Amino acid sequence: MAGETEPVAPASRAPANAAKRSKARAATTTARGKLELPALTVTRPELLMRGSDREFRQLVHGLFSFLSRHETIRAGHARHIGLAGIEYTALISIAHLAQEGDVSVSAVAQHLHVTGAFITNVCQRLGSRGLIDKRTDPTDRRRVVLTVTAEGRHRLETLAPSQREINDVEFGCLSREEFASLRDMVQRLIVSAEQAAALQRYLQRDDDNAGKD
Amino acid sequence: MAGETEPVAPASRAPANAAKRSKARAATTTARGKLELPALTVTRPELLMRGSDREFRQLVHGLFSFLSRHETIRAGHARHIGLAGIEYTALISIAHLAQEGDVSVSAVAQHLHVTGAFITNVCQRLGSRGLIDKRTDPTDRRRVVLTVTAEGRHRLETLAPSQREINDVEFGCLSREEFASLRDMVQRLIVSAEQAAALQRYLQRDDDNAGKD
DNA sequence: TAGAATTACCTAAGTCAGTTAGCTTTTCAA
DNA sequence: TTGAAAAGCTAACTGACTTAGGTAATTCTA
Repeated sequence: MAGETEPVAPASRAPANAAKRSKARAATTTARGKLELPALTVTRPELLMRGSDREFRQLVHGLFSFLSRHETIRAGHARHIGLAGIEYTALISIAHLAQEGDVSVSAVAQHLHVTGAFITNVCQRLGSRGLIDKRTDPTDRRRVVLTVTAEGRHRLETLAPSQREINDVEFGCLSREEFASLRDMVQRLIVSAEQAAALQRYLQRDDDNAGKD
Repeated sequence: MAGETEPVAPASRAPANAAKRSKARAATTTARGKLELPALTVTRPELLMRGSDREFRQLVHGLFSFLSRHETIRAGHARHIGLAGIEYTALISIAHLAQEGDVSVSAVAQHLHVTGAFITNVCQRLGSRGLIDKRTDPTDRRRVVLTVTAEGRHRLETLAPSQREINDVEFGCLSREEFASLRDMVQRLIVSAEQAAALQRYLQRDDDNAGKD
């Protein structure tokens, strides 16, 4: 993260204080002499500050930065018990889903938002290492019931102490109230992201049709 | 997302209300007759509710869910202007970084937390499509200065209207106050995740040394 | 001021996470 | 009872990266 402290663009998005910028600015001035600022990426007034979407973009980018760091940590947890990132994620997902009933390949796939084919593959790797067992569900012989073996549980237990220590640091900056508020926001964001994706599919269908004319 | 409504495990993590669970439970009972609940993944009291880390795991998983949906949307934006996800991200990053001075390959790499080699590759694709220009920095001839071409800007402008509409929906559930609070939390989480990653490296170095004995 | 170290970028090869397409078996519903 | 749908598997593929190693330019240091 570059320590971004330069002044924010004015609401008019005019070239006003361009001369005040600390570094030499690349030639992004058009023939009309107007500074070419990228278009706004959002319009809701709640998400704009002084007419700029800078803070909004910072948030979106920040979410990515955090998640990329989190991914790194997760890969470290996985490596600690000799697994690839997704193998560890699948294993712990099976362990947790098992608390709510029999776990099928498709249940894990839905939980992690990936295709069943991919989970089939990951489960084969986990199975061949003896970390999970697969048996046909007697009540529906299409299904498979996934269970974590003693060895699988042992690996997760081996990991738990350092995982706790690291999680405590990673989320150590949150107060109880912030934790509650963040959970709430994230749950709502999932819903609105789903709606946004639906809108996108709708808009792109229009594009496709236009292309056919 | 399975609508998870089952009761939370008691603080003691004892088998207390196992019989009340709605579905048949897989055999995760040990020889000692004790229910094998997965170990806690966090210990800070701020992050535990009634002794359970359920809400914490829900938060972490929710962050992933949201980001995976966001990624899908981003890929849709990219496709809309004929680019792969990362190409679009790199292009818009260059456009935004250009507001603060000359943009180099390594600056983009740092910004996106990927290797320079990878950005070199992406920039070649963007360059061959005429969306960015690359020229040697006259003040440091090792460096390359990346600029978005008129065609590149045009593509981003083409995208902007639907992007705004979709972003407005995706983040439509946030009030101004929540937006501010979320930004603040995310910025702090990035710092604490960095610390957690450092702790992990430290702990794993111990592991490695132990392995050598 | 001549190496030595460092920085910026590039190339090539490979890994990992995931998808799509198409198949078999089983179940369910008309 | 038959046809559609669901569950899982296989194989081939793609996209997003990394690692390793190279060259050229710059900066540091004795």
